[in-house]
Amino acid sequence: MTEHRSPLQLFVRKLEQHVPLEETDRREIAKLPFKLRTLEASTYITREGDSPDYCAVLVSGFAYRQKLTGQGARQIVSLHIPGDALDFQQLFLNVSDHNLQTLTRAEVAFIPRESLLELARTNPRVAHGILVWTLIEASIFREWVLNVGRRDSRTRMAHLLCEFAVRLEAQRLANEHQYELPMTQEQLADVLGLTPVHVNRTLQTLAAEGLITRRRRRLTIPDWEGLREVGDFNARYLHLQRQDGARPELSDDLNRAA
Amino acid sequence: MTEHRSPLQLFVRKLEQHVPLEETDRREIAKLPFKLRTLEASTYITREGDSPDYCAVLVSGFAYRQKLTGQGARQIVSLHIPGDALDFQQLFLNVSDHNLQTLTRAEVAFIPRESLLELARTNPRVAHGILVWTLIEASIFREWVLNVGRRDSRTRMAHLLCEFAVRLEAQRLANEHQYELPMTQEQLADVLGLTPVHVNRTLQTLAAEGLITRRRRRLTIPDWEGLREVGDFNARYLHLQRQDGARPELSDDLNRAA
DNA sequence: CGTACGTTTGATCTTTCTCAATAATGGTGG
DNA sequence: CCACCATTATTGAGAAAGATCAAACGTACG
Repeated sequence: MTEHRSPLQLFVRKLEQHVPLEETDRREIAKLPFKLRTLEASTYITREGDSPDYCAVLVSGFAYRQKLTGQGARQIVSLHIPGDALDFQQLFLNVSDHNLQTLTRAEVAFIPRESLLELARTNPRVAHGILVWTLIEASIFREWVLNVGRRDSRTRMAHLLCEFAVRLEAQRLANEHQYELPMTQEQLADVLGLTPVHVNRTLQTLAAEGLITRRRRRLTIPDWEGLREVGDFNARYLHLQRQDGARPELSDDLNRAA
Repeated sequence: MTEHRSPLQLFVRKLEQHVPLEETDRREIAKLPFKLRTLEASTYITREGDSPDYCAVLVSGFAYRQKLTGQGARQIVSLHIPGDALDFQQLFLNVSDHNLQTLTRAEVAFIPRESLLELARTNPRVAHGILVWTLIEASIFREWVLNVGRRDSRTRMAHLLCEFAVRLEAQRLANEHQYELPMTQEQLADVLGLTPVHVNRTLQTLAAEGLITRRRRRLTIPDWEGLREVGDFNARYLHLQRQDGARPELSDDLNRAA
């Protein structure tokens, strides 16, 4: 069980959640060279315009991707939890189109670009995993466009809190709908396209409605069904069921129900 | 030059814009079986929850992806022009997370899922092309999150008009910053997360500033530089330069400048 | 030539932003 | 352990962007 102590363990687990891997695949991934670094909160990992030569995998802590408008407004376009690959993008595109930054102090495994590319070239299941992962990320972006474009602040916030809970729980990093929200209200505002002031008021509203409880950054969701409803949240877009090579044509209605 | 008459010609051209293909690749793609259908405007190609067995490629006309909130508000999450593959998503994910709909009357080539999967399995350059395509789409989604989350209506609209112009011109479907905008103001509103009324007023503002000219749906951009500026538009996120296997380390600054 | 759909306009309302001040909180050096 | 500082959270009041509602106007098309 050596690889269970590997910093890439969570990464493998997440990959496996999406596509079936074999023991040899796990071993090959575990054998990838990498450098483990501990980064302080708010450290840039990649900047827009960079062409880094590594693929970063988040081992512990949190990170986000962020873009700035010409006027300096910031939008956080994705949030990342331990086990997430942060840089598949840079494996195949020449120039980064966004900034990648740690949210909290974080451990990041930097895998040399060429090593991972080589593995993807020789191991079709790993390549498949990367593609599926990318497709799921794209699906999350679509939901965020919807969230920011068409939901009011209360719904938008509730939706985000639900998404974060489900993603953490899928990675077994939280349970009982309770977790540490690793960001300031200003960062929350940049995720949701709101102002910090309004985020504060929106959180108070949700708390007053009994949908969430806050103590410092600790968030509890005493009424999951209620928050889910208010947040118009349906986890389908997270594609949490494993994407097997052969799709379960026979259980289509099962999928539909989920 | 038989394949130049193939309905998939634009598709191949776009794929080639992103990754290098060889003559054999082009031939293999041209040999893919498909059914060509002409669909009326507003026809659903795929619905959320579906698991279709084909991959749709847009041959002519326009299409979009759309999601609905529980309250019935609609958000268009992407726009598609001739040559775009609409369904790489469904090749690898079990269940669709959004609706795919024609915008105008359109010709769509339906390629059987298994045929394309098989080609991707046996031809690494095609597989690579699919991955790069998916990554670029993800980049566009990120820009849309920024656009909807952090730009005001005027900027947002100008940005969209610029993006559409550049994408059409990259596919040689328009030039001289002039094109037919294939959608109603209500649909534009659903793209931008605004109301139709406000879209109308925003278009009038841009026209009054001399940044665009409208005659019916025909859009002309007499002051490209001005519109680009107002729209805070930088085409980097479209990743239009070809993504060659080996990245041009030596011309990094060229890329930076672009 | 009438009907349906899309566009335009005006008036009013609401959500969210802005600005500004105050209050917690956490970390740091003494 | 305490005082101080920087950051973050909270509150209030007023402003603004964009939404809503409702009507009128165009245009295409059968």
